[in-house]
Amino acid sequence: MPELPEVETVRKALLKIINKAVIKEVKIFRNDLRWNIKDNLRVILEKDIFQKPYRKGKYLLLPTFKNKILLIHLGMSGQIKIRDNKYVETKHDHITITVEAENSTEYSITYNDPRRFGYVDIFDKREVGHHFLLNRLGLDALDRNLTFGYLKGCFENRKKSIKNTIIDQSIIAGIGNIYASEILFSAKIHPYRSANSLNFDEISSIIKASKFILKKAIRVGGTTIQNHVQPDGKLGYFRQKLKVYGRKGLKCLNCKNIIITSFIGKRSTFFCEYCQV
DNA sequence: CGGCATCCCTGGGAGC
DNA sequence: TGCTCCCAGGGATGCC
Repeated sequence: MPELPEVETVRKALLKIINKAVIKEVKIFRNDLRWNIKDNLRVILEKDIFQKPYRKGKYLLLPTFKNKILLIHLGMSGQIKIRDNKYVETKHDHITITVEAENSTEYSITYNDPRRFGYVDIFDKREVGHHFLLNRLGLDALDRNLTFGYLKGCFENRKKSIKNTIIDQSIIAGIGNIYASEILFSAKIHPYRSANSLNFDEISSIIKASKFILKKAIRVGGTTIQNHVQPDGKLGYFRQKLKVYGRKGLKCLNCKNIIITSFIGKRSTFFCEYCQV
């Protein structure tokens, strides 16, 4: 499932080709994603030129010279495919953008999403802070301003579980269900603990574990559970490095007790009830 | 405002 | 082999 490292993998792949790339053609095969894609997306984008892509949490933002931003969210099953211009569309491809890169090579960039939980939108750069999907986002998990002071403030008065708190995008943007289990396991914090019960050391270890795990996952191209594929078609290799997610019934890598799973707010959570306290 | 349930969607695996 | 059922989960929305 695309969380911060998977989206970052896509951003880095796009960065190699789309900066200063001319948008030659935009094809929309179906527009009923999570919300309907705007009718004028094709007209707005064609003949414009991409700039450097960036990311906020799980959102990918592709700015252009004409002061627009193409926003992409991969939902749960979304994928970006970067291929040469002879690419032939397959099932669940919803949009293909053909660009001419700075080196005159043509590429096709395709958004594929079987479950259509994702979204693609276009808007003016100046609206970026007001966009309905971006205006409530908290700090990005890799933002250097994500400090003890920031999280302490967010956790105050928050009685709900720390697991549900760190996947709340209005507090920390980028962490999803898989990395939440991994981060709490690494920080040795029980997922059911209420957010406001954490002390200085515990909050600090969550920050440290988040940055460490997310960066490590980015380095190997993200996690492939079901269908995360990097834009070049390669799988992400972080799955082999997961220490707790998906390890129900297996021995804890720290204390050899058995990893258990339960549902916290409808999401499966993996943890060790002995070394996570 | 916090917290919780509900809904959107399709593929894949389990069970019969 | 084929059917049905359940689960995976990001995040807006609406209700209390």
